[in-house]
Amino acid sequence: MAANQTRWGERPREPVLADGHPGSRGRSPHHSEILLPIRDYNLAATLDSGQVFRWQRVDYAWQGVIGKHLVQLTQTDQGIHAQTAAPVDDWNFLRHFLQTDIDLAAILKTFPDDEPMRAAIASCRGLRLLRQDPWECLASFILSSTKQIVQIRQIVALLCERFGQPLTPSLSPSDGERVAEGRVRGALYYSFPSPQYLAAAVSEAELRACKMGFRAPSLLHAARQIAEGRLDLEKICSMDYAAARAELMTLRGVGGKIADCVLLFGYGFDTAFPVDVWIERALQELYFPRRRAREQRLRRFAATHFGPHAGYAQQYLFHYMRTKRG
DNA sequence: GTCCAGGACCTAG
DNA sequence: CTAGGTCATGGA
Repeated sequence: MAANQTRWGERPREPVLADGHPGSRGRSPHHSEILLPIRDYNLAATLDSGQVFRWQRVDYAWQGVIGKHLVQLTQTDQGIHAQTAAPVDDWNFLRHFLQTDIDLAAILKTFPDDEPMRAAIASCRGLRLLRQDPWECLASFILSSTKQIVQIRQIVALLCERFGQPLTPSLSPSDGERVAEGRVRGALYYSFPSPQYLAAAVSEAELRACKMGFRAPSLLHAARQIAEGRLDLEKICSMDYAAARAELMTLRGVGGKIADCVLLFGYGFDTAFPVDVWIERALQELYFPRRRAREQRLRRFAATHFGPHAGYAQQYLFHYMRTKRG
């Protein structure tokens, strides 16, 4: 029956664990799963919208790492189905990451009722903002400057592969074989390396070998500032937006745009409005089509026009610009 | 080969 | 304040 089609156009399917065995055959008793019954959530667009850089689509599912958890997510018409390779007794880490408790409809109502926003919303219904680990978010976006998203993924994958902790002990035996065969690629099976480890055990040359170029010293500097306690990422959440932004911008290689990404994706400062080349182009083309607007003009317009959840609106504009016309 | 990428930073005007 | 150059690297 036609009920087999989800509203996002993905075929519902028996979730498959990372070892590739469908159903219960070979399923370890250590595996855990849960169904989050949420409807207006576009999982594919959300995981592929340039917020996070190491989630991979595997058939109709998405595999990624949240902290130490290796997670597989599948969207069905029932909601989001999650499976982990290791036992889980508290799923709040997942609800927190996916932000399943926020009221998306209420946020959309605060967006300006103009033609560009209507088009952006229509182009990606159910797009969400995730809530990432602040350090992973900060490090990832330090590596993001003047890089295409596909390349950011490559760099982050190399970083995790070489300096993260392998999560394979919690996987089934067949995954060990896949690792040995080199079929498991990317950072999928590694934790994100901590600032303490990077500061203590990794050189700038080793980071440059991850193809991050001139961003290497910035990443190392950030790791050291945090490891030495000169910058406290946990203190950021108790600061107001301006202070938090200024604090992050004390780091080398972290300007307004990257700071806003971290505040928005890692802390939930919804007024943060990252302006990259895509957003600058969007504002210019959609809101100032005739005359050329200066950077400062665009920034002030954005700060007043998009409301209390401007960062959320920004993500819709970003995804809209990136996906329209090829 | 050329242009550009979820930029930041420095210098000149 | 704005404009331009520089920093690596690789996709399109």
